[in-house]
Amino acid sequence: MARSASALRGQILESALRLFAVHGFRGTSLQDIASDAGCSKASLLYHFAGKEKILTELLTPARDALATLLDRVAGLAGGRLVEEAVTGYVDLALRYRREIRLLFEDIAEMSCHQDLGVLELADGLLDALAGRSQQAPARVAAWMVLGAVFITSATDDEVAPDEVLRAEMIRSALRTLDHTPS
Amino acid sequence: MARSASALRGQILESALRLFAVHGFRGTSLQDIASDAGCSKASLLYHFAGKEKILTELLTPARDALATLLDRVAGLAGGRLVEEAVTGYVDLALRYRREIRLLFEDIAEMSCHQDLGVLELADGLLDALAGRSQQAPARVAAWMVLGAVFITSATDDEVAPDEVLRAEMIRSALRTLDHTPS
DNA sequence: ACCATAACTGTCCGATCGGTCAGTTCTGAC
DNA sequence: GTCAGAACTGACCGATCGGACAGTTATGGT
Repeated sequence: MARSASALRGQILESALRLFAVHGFRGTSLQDIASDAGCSKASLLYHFAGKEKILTELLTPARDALATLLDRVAGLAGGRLVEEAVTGYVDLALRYRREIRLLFEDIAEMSCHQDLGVLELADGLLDALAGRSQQAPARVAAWMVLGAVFITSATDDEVAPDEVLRAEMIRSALRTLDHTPS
Repeated sequence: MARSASALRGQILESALRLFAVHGFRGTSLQDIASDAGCSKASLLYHFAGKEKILTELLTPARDALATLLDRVAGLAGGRLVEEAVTGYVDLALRYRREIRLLFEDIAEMSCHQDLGVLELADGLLDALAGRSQQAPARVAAWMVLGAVFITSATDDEVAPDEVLRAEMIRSALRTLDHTPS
């Protein structure tokens, strides 16, 4: 049944990306990918030296795109630097959305499989951060604050002392939400 | 050696939280926790119905704190709502830093174990977003943009059409960075 | 037609892990 | 001291998973 090499390889990568994005990397077995791609598990390991290599190949384009972006802004400074970095990063993140999603699915599955709905709570927080607005700009900004605080909190403490970190996070978040102090 | 029930239970939770935060939930086995807590794996499962239950118990305080926060801001509106939601969320995130970190460690380990250094690239992006500044406010804001775009990109597409999402993400990010258009 | 090689597969293996269970040790009430 | 029950443990089990390997099938060049 031997298809041309590139065909099955591509199919495997496609299946892997989709399954990883749904069940996470650890939540997807080689057999899952093989079944989805319509080949045997052994065939997977003929094309890829191991499960990790599949992930590597999947993430490499995004990695390279990021490297390219950094090269492009290397010579810039000031306002231009920030603008280019931001737009470049946003475009890159949207382009490689599925790749990013696969990185998160593991933790999403973990948070949700809990007995207690964290999802509704997150929705509630989102509503509050958006000031109960249903408009897209407010919703997007609320999502961004949600993620920003979440990730920044997970950061190593070396970025700033706790008190500074707290104050700056609040100020940054309020700016993100376009909030004018009352 | 039977210590009092609460003592070992607490020790187990403490060990689990620390190990989860370092190696992730899936990256930590019951035996790892048991060894760290100084008891047998069977003893773990005497105190907790399963591995998931340990995680649940670890995350429950943070979940409850979030629920309390949402209750507190339920009656608010406008500027007060946003301010209270933001400060409350930031305080909560910092208080439960280790719990948040454990959710991330799985993906951190996944991204870094790659053959190719994503870490240096992230550092480079961070520098660019901070406008090459080493000041704490700029660094914190850069971290927040990094996380904000990352998470928002992983969001379901239902929040906004792609073009709107892109435009709002860029505008929000620039606000976060306190960037005045040139 | 032939054959070297790439493509592919069924089967087996070792390791790991979460969880069970029967049995042992400790503790506190009487 | 005794005894009931909580606390704890060693040994074992079934399932899963990533990977190895020998063998089979398809392909393309001559």
